[in-house]
Amino acid sequence: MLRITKITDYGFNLLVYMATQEQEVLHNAKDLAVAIDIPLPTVSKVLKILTQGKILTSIQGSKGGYFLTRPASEITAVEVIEVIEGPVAITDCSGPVGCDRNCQVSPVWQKVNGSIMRSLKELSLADMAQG
Amino acid sequence: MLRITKITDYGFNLLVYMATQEQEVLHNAKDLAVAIDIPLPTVSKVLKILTQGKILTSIQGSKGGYFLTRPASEITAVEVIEVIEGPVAITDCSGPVGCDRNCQVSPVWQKVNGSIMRSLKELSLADMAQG
DNA sequence: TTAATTGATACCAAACAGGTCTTCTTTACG
DNA sequence: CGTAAAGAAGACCTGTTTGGTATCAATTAA
Repeated sequence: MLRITKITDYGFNLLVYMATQEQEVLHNAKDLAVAIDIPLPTVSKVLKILTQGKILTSIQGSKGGYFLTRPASEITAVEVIEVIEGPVAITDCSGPVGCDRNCQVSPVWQKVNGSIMRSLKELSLADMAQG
Repeated sequence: MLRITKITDYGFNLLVYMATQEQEVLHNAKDLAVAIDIPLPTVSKVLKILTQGKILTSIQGSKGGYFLTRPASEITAVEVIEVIEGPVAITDCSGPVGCDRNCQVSPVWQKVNGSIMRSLKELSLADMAQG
């Protein structure tokens, strides 16, 4: 399948939505939930993770909300994926540690992984917002 | 994470191992299990799937076994992944159907997906066997 | 002080992955 | 023909992951 999780997908939906709006605007969780059509508690969970990963900045309390910490053009797809899911690796072999078993596939996966990483690094939120 | 499953990984281990041997040799499940150091029942399951997907051909009965249906250079990584896991798609959005919700991310994922597909299409079992 | 809003945590249910076990079918060979 | 070796198929179990809900605490504007 080679897929990212729904939570990560939601994360991109949120970020891309925010990237299409004025950058200074503060978005609260409820409005965002309506905008991307996902239940509020789930949206809230994703926002928390993105905030912990420094991609979003939160303002607490009444009239609070979230905004992109940096310009959309400086936030890459890998960064978002890694904040939500951890390191990108298509197999256990393909990480920096390599494979414990005597498997000869490992170096190949590392190449494939590298190639995927590159295309995800070149992709910014601003690119995604343009479509 | 963006990963393939262990079963798929085992599949590649098996196929790459077979690709490094003489092509005419018939491999039985037990020997293959020893060679790649994975429990026999699991190996057996993977072999069955690969056979159904026409990547391997099986000879039943005593002295039976498996062999690559086609030369290793003509079997691509996408093919193996699709046989074991189904269509490659990093999100629900990125498949041919697209997204049901009003999400603007879909076309971007389709591009990323296409790029991943290309690199997996260019990678044959023979390439993997060389390391 | 109150209401709005984020933050954090615990929890639940469903799906999936990984693996084992059992049974059946097919075939070589004595 | 019978038996053993091998693949085929499916049921089943278990642990993990996912997606989602609920609850409560902390923060801040007004």
